[in-house]
Amino acid sequence: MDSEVAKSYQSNVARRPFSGLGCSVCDNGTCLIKRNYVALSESDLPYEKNNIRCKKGHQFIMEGAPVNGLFFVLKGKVKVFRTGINGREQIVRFAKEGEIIGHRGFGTEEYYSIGAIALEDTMLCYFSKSSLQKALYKTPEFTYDMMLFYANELNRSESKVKSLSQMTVRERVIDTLLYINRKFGENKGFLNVVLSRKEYADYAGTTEEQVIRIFSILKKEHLIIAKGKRIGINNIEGLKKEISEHNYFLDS
Amino acid sequence: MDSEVAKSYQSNVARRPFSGLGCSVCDNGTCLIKRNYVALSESDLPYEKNNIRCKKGHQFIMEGAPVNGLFFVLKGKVKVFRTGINGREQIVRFAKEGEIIGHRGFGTEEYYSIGAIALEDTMLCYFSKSSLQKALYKTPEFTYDMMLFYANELNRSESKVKSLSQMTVRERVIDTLLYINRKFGENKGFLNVVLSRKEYADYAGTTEEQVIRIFSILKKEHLIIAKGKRIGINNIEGLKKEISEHNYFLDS
DNA sequence: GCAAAAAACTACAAAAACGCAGTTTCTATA
DNA sequence: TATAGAAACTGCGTTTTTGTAGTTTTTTGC
Repeated sequence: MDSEVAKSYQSNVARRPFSGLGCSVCDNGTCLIKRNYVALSESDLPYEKNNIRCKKGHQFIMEGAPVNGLFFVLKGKVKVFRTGINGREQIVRFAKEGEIIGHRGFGTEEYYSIGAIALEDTMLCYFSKSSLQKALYKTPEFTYDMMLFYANELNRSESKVKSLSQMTVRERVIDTLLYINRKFGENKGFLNVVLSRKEYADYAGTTEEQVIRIFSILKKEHLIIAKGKRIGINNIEGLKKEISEHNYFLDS
Repeated sequence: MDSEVAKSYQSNVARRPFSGLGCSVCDNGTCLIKRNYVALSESDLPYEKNNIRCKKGHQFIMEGAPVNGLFFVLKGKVKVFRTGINGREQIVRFAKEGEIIGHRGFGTEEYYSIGAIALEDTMLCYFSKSSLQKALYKTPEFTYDMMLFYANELNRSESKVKSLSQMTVRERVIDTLLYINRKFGENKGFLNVVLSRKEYADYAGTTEEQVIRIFSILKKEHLIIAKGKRIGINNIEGLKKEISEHNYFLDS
């Protein structure tokens, strides 16, 4: 790197308070990678990209498949999971538009350690590993942002380790409801995503019956409401209060 | 970056099968950061470094303290933890010589989310955040390695999420024993580190009594031996077999 | 709007994990 | 090596979590 570039890089890095990594849809329908909500120019990022349409319920990343790239979510919602014993799913995270999927396979892993399924009709943008790597060495700031992004994901994940091992099932279910609320927001009093009780359980690390039981109790306590699969949060402060001592898992 | 450098960077990145990040002690007693077990030259890494001696039991990173750098372990053993409700500790990982500590605070976090305590007399090398950042923009390959390092840590952590939510306590204790064995190795039939039952519990996400009970059972089953605080693994295949279905948490 | 399928729910029994309190063993240090 | 303090251990009752099996409600596709 010549000193000119180095200097501008240095000042950029020093100034930057937050590493937003995301994407959005261009006018022409293709994907634009953004750092800190500022798009990388095409010349900075000579990527070969590929838009992919996914029907609800379609699994577009298989656990154990060779890693050959990563995805940005242009539109829709996705769950990311690992399969454990007896085929039991552990949902690692949910993703919505603007977010990255498959970066877990972008380290030294040769095979995806996670699977990903579309929760509704979803539009993805796919980047091959090689084109991403080109972008990374062409734009060191991008590598730096990726590094920070991973660092934050690591913090998130380790918070979750603590939650799982120290919270009761009721607290984990509440934690999950608040996470879903932060992630997907509300619409007319209901969470902006429809999940099965089993999916709540798979994220909270418990069983479907347990989630059903706890939802029943939370309904009686007027903390939430439920109309079939649609869940609404009635008293968010009440929920937050219960897990405040755990300085709970923050991820939006 | 000029094209000369870009080219060499590209080929380096493409060739590299594994991103080893670590350190070792120089002849003059100072620390040398290594990527892939090859030392970065002093000119690549104009760091201001500081060797620190830590007595057994001393906490050298406090949760909530402002992040101003990171540590490499030159000699000794360390536990990294988060404190939860009622002061209950969750041990996030253990570290031995050559490993990084405090990188969790190197993302966008302003304050350490973890604490670190020396398990025995330990020698650390401290790098200020600013000197590390200089190295990062001076050597993009170093940033890339840091990125890969974080990516692998993330995989590790998410494996642990699955383990905690799907394994029984007995399986988690066995998993912990195998992890300690991989991490610190054996000496004359005993694990090469002395941990209290509570520390095993804090890593496994359970209680001290539970670890004691399970150790007792494992002793009766001749899977382990225990002489006071020193634990030896008697039948590693037997232990591995029990958790093989979980494709357990790998980290050495 | 109807019927079949899927998901949600409930009660009860069983299993797993936990916490307490008292005892024994080990370890560090004078 | 004697001794005080810490850690390890044990048994037992309690709580939490899970699993089963049958019922009701909701969703989905025609």
